[in-house]
Amino acid sequence: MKNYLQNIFRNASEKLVYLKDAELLFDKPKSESHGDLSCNVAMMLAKKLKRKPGEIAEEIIANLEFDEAVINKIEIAGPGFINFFFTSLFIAKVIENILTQKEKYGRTDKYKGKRANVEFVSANPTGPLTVGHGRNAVIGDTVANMLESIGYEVDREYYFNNAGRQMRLLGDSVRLRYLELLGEKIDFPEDYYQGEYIKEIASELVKEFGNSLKNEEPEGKFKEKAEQVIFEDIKNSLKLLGIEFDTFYNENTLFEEGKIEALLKVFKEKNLSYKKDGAVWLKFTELGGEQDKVIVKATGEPTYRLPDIAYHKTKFDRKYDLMVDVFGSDHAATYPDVLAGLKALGYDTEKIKVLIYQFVTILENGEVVKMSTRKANYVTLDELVDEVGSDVVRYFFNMRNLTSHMNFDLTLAKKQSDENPVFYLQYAHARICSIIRTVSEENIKASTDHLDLLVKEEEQQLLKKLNQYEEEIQYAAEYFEPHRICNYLEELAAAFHKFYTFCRILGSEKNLAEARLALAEATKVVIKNGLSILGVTAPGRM
RNA sequence: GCGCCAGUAGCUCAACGGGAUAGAGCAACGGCCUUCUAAGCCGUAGGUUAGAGGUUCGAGUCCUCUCUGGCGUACCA
Repeated sequence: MKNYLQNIFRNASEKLVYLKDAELLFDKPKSESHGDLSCNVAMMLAKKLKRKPGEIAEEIIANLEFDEAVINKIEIAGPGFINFFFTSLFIAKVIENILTQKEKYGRTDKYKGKRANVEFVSANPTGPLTVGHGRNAVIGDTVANMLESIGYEVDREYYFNNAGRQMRLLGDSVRLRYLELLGEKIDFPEDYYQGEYIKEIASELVKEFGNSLKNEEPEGKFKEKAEQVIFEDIKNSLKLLGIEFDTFYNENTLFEEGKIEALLKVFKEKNLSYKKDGAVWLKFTELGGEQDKVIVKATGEPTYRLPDIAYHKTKFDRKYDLMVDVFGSDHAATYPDVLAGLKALGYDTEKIKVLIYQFVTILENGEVVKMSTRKANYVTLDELVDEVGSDVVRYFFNMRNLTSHMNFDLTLAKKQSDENPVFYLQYAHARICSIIRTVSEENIKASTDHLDLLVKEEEQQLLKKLNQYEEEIQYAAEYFEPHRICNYLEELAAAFHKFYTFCRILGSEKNLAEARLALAEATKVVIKNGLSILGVTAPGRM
């Protein structure tokens, strides 16, 4: 519909010069009585042209050449809106398109040939994934799906660090539990990893090595085993949500391949770093930052900034056109430094899109659960998926704007999972499948020969929703907003349920029944396509 | 103190680079199954969009200030 209007406006701009560089926006009005699409260009131009909006609108309409089989009516309303009403047949034609393209419907090749890297989860292997990581995982994977649907070739990447203080603590935590299992008296420090899984790892080591590790270093077998077991566990948790990564990037390779050293050298050559108090500082003040910051500590160890910059540099070197980072709001303060560093190296940081999502507040029995991996104070992602299933988890984390601080009431989620809107969508899909099964026995086949019969209110409402799908998907993908897909699908399902209630197939005249069945099948395709981007299944029965 | 994100119906949240009468779901109340799945549909009720100013034809949306909450503000990641 929008494309059609774009075209006729373009033709009109041959005669009306002021339309040439005017911004053309077609909005779907909230109220039905304002038409299918509405344009505010006359009001936008009023000031510039020093004329009344109504007058301009009239002139525009007079110069629009349109097909009466497509547009029913054009009118001026309110302060100067131009409202367009489309014919019911034109609106119904979308069915042909959907049924021809099937699972490809809604996908575009707009970004064909472009490569994207989506980095997400990136939790260090110090413990199981928690519900908090769930939001990150689901957002990242869904964004990746969305980008694929608009033509990107996407790599899903997990960045991790198996060195550093936290991992040392982890190794030593396992060591102490190991000694404990061998009957030694130990003093287990408060700031060590308290989780039960530490004991399990220790007990596996006892089984495997007996007491031969008594004098082993914390960072030897203990850390190694812990990392291996925990990573297994993390990958498994992600798999339960249908998430698989193409690449696990170990921070350590940056050191092994000399990328850290090389980067330090470049900063020095560019005179962007200096030594002070035994540490190396980067001149962030010269790069638009608030203050200079340490990139190598006096101990010789780099701070996270240096490897982060080096890591993102590899993404540029790996020739990605788009790099997406999914971070929780606790990391919000770090990425400007990374971007500034990259910019100083001459990279186009516009290609990096950092998605910051706000924290999930977990409530259990009405109380806030504070998550800490170290203190073993958490609800694991596995437990959650076990309780409510992958579909609910994925839908729940997708359904809200990234910027919203979500509340997740576990008690409610477990108890009232039936009331999750995901079931509303899945139910619509299952219903359609059921119709198709039943109706095929009556020898009714979907046909697009008489789409002109689909003129009832509920049919038209549903058709209009279907017409919006392509645009919604593209918009959601380009603006990295998964929740828009949820909103759209809920509206679509609502339109379908109404159609279902008021427009029967069985018992209708043959041509009408066939057209309605085609509409139902088209709806099924779109619901399924939408859910598949969200990573949610579309069951045939419920 | 400073920075980022937020504050919308009893609860959880929408509202597309400012648009017409701020919408859903849940919860509450009242209806609808002898025909394709009642995990559904129809109806009622629920609001000074935290508050105060400002910008303009027009503000939940943009600007300023205040209040409340989350997250930061490291030679931790």
